[in-house]
Amino acid sequence: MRYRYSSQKQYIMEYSPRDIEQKWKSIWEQKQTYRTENGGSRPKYYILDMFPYPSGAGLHVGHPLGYIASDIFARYKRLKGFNVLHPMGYDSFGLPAEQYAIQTGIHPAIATHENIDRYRSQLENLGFSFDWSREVRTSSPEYYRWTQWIFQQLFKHYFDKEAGKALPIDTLVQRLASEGNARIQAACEENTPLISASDWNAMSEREQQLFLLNYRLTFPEESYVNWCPAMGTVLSNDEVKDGLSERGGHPVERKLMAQWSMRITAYADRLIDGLEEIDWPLSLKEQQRNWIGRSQGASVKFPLENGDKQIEVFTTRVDTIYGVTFMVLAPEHEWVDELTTDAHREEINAYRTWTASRSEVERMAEVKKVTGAFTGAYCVNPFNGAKVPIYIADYVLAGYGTGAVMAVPSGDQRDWNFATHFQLPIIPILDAQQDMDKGADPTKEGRYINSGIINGMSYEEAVPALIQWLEERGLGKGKVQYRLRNAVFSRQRYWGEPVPAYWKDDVPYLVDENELPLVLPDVDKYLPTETGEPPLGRAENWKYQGKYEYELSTMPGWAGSSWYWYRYMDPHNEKGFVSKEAVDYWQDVDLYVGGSEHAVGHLLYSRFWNHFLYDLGLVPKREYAKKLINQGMIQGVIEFIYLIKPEDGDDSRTFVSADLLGNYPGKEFALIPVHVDFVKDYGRDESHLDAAGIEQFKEWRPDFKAAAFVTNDKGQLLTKSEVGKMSKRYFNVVNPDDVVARYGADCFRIYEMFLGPIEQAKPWNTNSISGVSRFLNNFWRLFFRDGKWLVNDETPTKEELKVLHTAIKKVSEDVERFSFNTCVAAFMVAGNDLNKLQCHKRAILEPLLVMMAPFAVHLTEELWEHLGHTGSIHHADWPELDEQWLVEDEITYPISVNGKLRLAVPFPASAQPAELEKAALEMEGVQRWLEGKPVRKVIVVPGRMINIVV
RNA sequence: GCCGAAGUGGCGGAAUGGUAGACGCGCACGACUCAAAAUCGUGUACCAAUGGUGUGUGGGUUCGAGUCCCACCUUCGGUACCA
Repeated sequence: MRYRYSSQKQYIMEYSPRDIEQKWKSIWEQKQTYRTENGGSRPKYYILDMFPYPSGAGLHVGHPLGYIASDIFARYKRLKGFNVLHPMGYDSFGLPAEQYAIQTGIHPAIATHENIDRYRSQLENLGFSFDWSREVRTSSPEYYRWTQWIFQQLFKHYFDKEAGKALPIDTLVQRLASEGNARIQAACEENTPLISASDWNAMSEREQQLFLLNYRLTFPEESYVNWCPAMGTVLSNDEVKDGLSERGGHPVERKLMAQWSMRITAYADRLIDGLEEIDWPLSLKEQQRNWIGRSQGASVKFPLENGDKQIEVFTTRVDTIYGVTFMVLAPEHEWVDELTTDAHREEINAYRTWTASRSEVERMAEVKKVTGAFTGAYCVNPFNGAKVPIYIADYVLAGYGTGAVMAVPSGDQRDWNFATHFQLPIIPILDAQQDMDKGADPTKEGRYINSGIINGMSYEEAVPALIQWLEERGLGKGKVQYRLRNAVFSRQRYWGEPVPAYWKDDVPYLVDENELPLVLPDVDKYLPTETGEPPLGRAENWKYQGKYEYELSTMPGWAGSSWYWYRYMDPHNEKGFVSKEAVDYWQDVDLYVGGSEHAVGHLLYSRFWNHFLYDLGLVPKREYAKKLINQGMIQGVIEFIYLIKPEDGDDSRTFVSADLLGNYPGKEFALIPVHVDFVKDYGRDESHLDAAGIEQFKEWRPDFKAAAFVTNDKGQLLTKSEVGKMSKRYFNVVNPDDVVARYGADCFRIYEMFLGPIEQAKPWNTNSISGVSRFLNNFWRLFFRDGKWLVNDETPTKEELKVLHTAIKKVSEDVERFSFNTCVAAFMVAGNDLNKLQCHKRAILEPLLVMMAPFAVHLTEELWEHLGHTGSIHHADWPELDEQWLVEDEITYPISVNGKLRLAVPFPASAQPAELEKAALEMEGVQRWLEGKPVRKVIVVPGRMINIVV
């Protein structure tokens, strides 16, 4: 490489990404080029990336996709004159560091610190414009102090339904003391007893505290949790997939444990309604709506035939109540024992034992199978006094509604299946119902029959009539039911935020606010204690004020990520989680970029916390992120080769090319993953190991050194290719550092954008990266050729200006709609055109350079310096579009006959439709197609096309 | 099953209802070279080829449909006995 030294500046004359990128990385750091201030006259713009968990594996090429997109947009907004906040940090509490600690004894803080350093250097390698002075780490005490503080606020508040928001628990205490809770409408536990003021006042301090737990927004309770014995921890519903843990795939069982819980259900309605306000992907909003699962219906009480108890059910189809022919309880329903008659006790107990023994996975697999048992008991339909037999069956879930359903076989397929199986009657209730013998008909059309007080009515008339009837008699009411459960907030783990509470007389109290953070204590081992308590139980002398037991569970992964965007606004504040000035200035996130896999986890919990903080007047917006875009996953290609499964005692190993498996009938094959680097044309049907690849494989897996390889007639061992996760175990992880070392960071950034639309998932390959690399080299050569500076100050031609302004228009529009792949194409077009025109004019190249600055961040900065600028190109102004250069003198009109394109003819741009029509009809090329038929109609769209109809 | 998204060359992908396949890869040919690589240039949807056919399939709306409407098929993502 050649340098020219002058006034201590280093000029680089040839496109050498490594030198250019090194140079500017250090200059930007030195000059704090990306430092952001709170305030100023420019409008604010906040661009947030979902922060990563710093895993030991480091970044792979999939991670930066969203970061590159957001960085481009951040830089674009800066050039457009915005004060942009674009920070990065780490979600640094989590299980992998703890597993590592269990294995090695190394404190998770140390391993986490190392991982963060690695992430940081990988991120810096990619030229991001993060303001690193604002970095946050959820595992640092300065940060989790405020996570704990927010937790305490949740404990100190309850949700008042009349006010529609969270209010201090003191307000509730005052009302309880003066009027009891009969008129208090608040989000609370289902079974909260009704008490009078005197009841309350007669309670002891301890009883009052226990009573208040029914209302607090976070509270400990005995509840069934997803317990994962292999991991020794509790998982939330969204961390469990098909009865297995999402991480690691370990079995999960239901277990009753004392757990902290978050009353997110209090915000269910607001979380649904808030979706209207935000510009998030439709599918993501839909997922949140489904997860919350709001259903409008009614609760109805069915009195028991014997005794004065009533079974309460929830139904969304109260209009079908005259079609009820039986009742089904969940096998776990608490009344089952009591209801069961002696004649049926054996059968019921057998059924319950059987259902309890079945794993979640088995249950899911056998959904179609009808099972159940009759209790021998009956209840009474309140509307017509009909005797209704009570069954138990595992298609009714204990966790939803009341754990009991009124079964209407004529309208509900599951009930129909059950009724058919147990030969129970099926009563049609609408005259529009059909084919009752083949299945249920859930229609709401028609008029009711066999239906007492609603006979002859329509659906719309029947529902209010029935609800009124129920309410008048105290037998039911209109009700809204949610699928959403309160969120379990405890983890029996070490590496998380300690819950800032202690226990006195089995009642939880908060650690004094001034004593926060409650720092994670050291322990000798990161395992549960001998008595089964969480690891924190091992901490020596760890007691509040030396005498009270601290809460020993820690917070879940989503705690720290539920408010972090505020910390970036004011990262070093010691008086609050964010100052009022900072949050008043930055307000909310304008653009949030991250993966759609967080749709019902992080993105729902964080909205919940934000609504709560809003209620307390601590933040200005109900919804914290105006717009959200999902970046698609970059997947890996997984390559396998086929190994014949050896017989017992057979030591030979034979691999067979995928196209030759048919030659081995009756043999079974094992799929052995191969390092993708050995595979030619990986990710395709023709992917294979050639002779060299087979050698590489043998060297890599010495245990197969003696194996035989049966190749096809081309000498290839064809592989099986799959698209899947990038993961160590598939040997397909591509580290961005390697790509950067070969092509440079600018090329890597542009290539990832060029792969396709940002939200689309795609497998990683480097097939066309050479095209991007070539483009950057060609672009450089518009400025330098063979070390010679070519840029001149000549006046540009009209044609050159048209090239420039076409690019300005296209890129400006496409960046705004996050279509970065077409921006890259537009740059390539401009580069190619200018190359053909041999244009090296400053007036053209300089604006183009500015537009490319968000993409090729280093290269453009270097050329900007060569152009004589002293400031950074990243503080320049986005070029203005001047439409006059886009006006054409001549327009080529496609001429169609009957919609079929026949020819394309240039006309002056000023030609009027009538002239065009006349000229077109006279053309020989057109006449040929008219074949003398009469012209019915001519459509002329000025500037677009001409269509002749005959 | 339900909800959502998407189906376009050999491949990644472009196209406010108006010339389908921009841009890139790959491929072919050519230049440079003793040769190869790299680089540069030209071409590249398909076919029985003055023409015809083409955006998952079948219909429809329109002068005109990849784009809008209806039905279906396939793929991907989410969810799953939610009463």
